[in-house]
Amino acid sequence: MTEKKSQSKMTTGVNPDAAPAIVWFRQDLRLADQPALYRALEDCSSGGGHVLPVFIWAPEEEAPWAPGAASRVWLHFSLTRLAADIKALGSQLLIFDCSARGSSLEVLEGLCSATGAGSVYWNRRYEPVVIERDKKIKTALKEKGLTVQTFNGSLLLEPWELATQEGKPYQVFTPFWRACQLKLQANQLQHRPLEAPGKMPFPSELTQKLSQQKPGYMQPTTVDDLGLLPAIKWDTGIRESWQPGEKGATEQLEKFMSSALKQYKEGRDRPELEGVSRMSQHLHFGEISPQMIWDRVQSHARSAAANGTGAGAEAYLRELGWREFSHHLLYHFPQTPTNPLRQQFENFPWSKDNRDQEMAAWTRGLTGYPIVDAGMRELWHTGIMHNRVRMIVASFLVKDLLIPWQEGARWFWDTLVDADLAQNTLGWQWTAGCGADAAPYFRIFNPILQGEKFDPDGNYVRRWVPELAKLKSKWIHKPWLAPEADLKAAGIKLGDDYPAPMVDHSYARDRALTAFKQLKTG
DNA sequence: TGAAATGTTGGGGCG
DNA sequence: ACGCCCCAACATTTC
Repeated sequence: MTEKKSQSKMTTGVNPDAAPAIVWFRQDLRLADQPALYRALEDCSSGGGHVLPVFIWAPEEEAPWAPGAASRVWLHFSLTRLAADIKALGSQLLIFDCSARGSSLEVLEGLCSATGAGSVYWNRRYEPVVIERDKKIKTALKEKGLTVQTFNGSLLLEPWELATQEGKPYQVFTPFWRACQLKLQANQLQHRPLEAPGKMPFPSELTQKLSQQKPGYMQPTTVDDLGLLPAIKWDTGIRESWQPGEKGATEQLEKFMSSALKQYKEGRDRPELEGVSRMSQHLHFGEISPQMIWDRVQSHARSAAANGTGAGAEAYLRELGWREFSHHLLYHFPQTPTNPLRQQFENFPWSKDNRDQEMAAWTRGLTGYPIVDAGMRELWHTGIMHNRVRMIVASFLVKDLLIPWQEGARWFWDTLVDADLAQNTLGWQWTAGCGADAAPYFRIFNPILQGEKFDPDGNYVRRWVPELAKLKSKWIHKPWLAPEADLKAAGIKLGDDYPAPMVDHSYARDRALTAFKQLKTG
């Protein structure tokens, strides 16, 4: 332990002789409840040392699951926020660009030797490719005599902390969730969300020094220069309603708890309402920790228990459980982003004809089924799609069109701002019926009934498929059945202003049942 | 975190 | 008044 005399240096500023500690930010773009940051500050503050916060943009290292275009937009704004928040504490987020050349390892090594840093801290990630990369980096740094410490900053429990009686990974959600809750209750006494730092000293002379580093990718750059924003600007109106970053995440959670949480059980299935938490992007980038959400929702529900928020809170925390479950599965079954968990699905008879054409109709929101098209257009314009609608459009692609779930997963990956490998994989395998705790093969969503049930007035459809806006509610989910007079009154010529259904659902349903049955027996 | 087919029941119109 | 039928409403089964 370092002796107390250097404490005065901690309060006055940086001790230039003390070795700095590097905190490598990845998907933990926050300051509160940030274990790596907290421990790094704790470990070096008593010696008057300082922390160097670092972000490295190295998308190729995550291939084939490098962040998609939409995800990069969110990252841009989230990083901008983090950099500003760190600056407000008196420090500077050091950003490096390894997208063209260099690597995370080279940057970390170079930074250690340039600054005399003796330790590197980070919070773990769980994507298979990233795990492999991080292992190599950890080994290489240790071989150089550096200390590496890694932490859990993005899950309630580590994927290896839970196992069935047989010692195997869980493959069914309900028992997983039961075990998870039990364990969390047992942990509750020890855990406490970690405070955000009040200040972070930074040696000003370092900026100058690093800017002369060779090669170029060893020099810190700016968020803007990472080029994360697309050349063509997206729907800016929607972007205004986003608040990427830690503050936005916290505010959104509070807003959700005080409004929609109570009605969450019903409200979460209504895409035209603000019935969901909208925390997925914030969670993916680690702008808030699941532990903080867990604690806040539980204490909120307790304080408002008389108000009947309990049921909503329970249902919501269950969704946090699905997020945990998806990471548990991805960790234990690392091949699942591309391969079905259930082997027999390798031989599924997907359709072969017109696939490109049909895929294009789906992605553009021109299937002729309003609820599907509304969802796909919402996704394209905003990078977000309501969860209920995600299930509907996914079921349509996989079961009505018999297009492999992997193609849908890839589209979602590129277009969702909350694209997350674990959750995307779980969701698509669930829909296709080939994953853990998957939908039975005969569960086929009827896009008309789903629309009528969850968008009863058609407000969601009217918003995203404006050419149908004037159609009577009775026909809004099945315009091809509307009388000619109603279509005319709404200014719609079917097949011209809006497409006829690209496939008849009842025919498609029978076709899918046959295909899935064949798989079952064959 | 389905949908459709099939079965059952009970109210009400009507001969 | 009664039985018959229709059918909505709900329950069960099947895919």
